[in-house]
Amino acid sequence: MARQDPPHFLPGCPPDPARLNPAMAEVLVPWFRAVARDFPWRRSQDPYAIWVSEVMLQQTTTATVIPYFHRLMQAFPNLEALAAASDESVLRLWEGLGYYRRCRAMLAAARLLVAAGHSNLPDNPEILASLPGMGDYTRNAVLSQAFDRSVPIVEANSRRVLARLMGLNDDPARPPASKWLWECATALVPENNAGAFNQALMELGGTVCLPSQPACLVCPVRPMCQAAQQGEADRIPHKTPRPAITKVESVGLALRHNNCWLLRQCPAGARREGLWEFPHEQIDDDSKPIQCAEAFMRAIVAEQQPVLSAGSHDHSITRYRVRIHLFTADIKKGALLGEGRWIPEVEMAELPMSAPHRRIWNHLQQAPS
DNA sequence: AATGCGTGGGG
DNA sequence: TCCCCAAGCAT
Repeated sequence: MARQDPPHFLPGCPPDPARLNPAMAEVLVPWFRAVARDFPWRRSQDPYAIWVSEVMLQQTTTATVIPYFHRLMQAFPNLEALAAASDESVLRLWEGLGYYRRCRAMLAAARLLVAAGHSNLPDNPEILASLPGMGDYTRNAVLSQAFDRSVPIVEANSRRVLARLMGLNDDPARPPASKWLWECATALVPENNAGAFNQALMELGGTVCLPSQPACLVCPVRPMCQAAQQGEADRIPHKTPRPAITKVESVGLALRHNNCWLLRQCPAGARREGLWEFPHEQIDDDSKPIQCAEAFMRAIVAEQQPVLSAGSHDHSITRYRVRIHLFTADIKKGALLGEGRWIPEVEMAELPMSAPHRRIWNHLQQAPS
């Protein structure tokens, strides 16, 4: 049946990673030691620090992670400090990194470990695998980098590297190619220096074997690479077309009352759980934002209030492009009908907000109405 | 198995 | 302005 079909390869490319052993590791490990970029998490052997970096690096670029990593390690230098931290203090440090669920999972994992008597990440695959937010990649990254265990990793960089090396002619991010790549990485990971080897695959993908215009001329494993030898490096990996972007219109309200602003906290189980945002709601594309905003305001405060200013703020969430029509108003009187809390201005810097709403807040600070 | 989850930088 | 991409995980 179709979903169990083996992956496809370029002509003359046997799906046999054994042909690369042991040359791959013998070339890549010394190459990595020579050219590795100096990231802060690479200066540490602490399993906790390596774990924190791996969680932050999930779907996030190294340049973005660096300052966040420094700040979190300074505030919570070890597992026990993190486990003792409040949800909001950790989320506040995470603010702007996105994928906030991984932050909550990381904090939950720290608390579970400390409650079970651990003072650091354990050298134990089963315990690690049981933790929230700990998938195959992150678990093996910690095991190989922190504990020198010979286990493989597969992620965006190594998928691309292995796909080109092996002449894989399918989208490596989708099964069954993805499953095959795990088998491939398992066959290639060396008994010794697995951590360096795994990082070498990622370093190669991040600096040489780039998504477009790979620098094959300086690649240390070019002689082993099927895609390079066949001149196909720029057409591998195959990519599945992405879903179209959907445009969304919404109205948001920045309501001020006695130097307080009305904010809502995203509820448990919802997107951006725990983050604070200005009240907002989606509207129909063809409706008038000002009328929607006035109706929305009537649902929140008991009496209609004049709008002082209006502005537009755009952001994107995955496959959505969101435009928030923001209306600002001073609330003089009227009971609060809907959910929300009036937050004093001086406390807003400490609350975790989503990046778009933090930008709105910064904008309001610069141009007070 | 396919989707949802954020954000910022670069071409 | 748009599209692509990034050290994944959960459901």
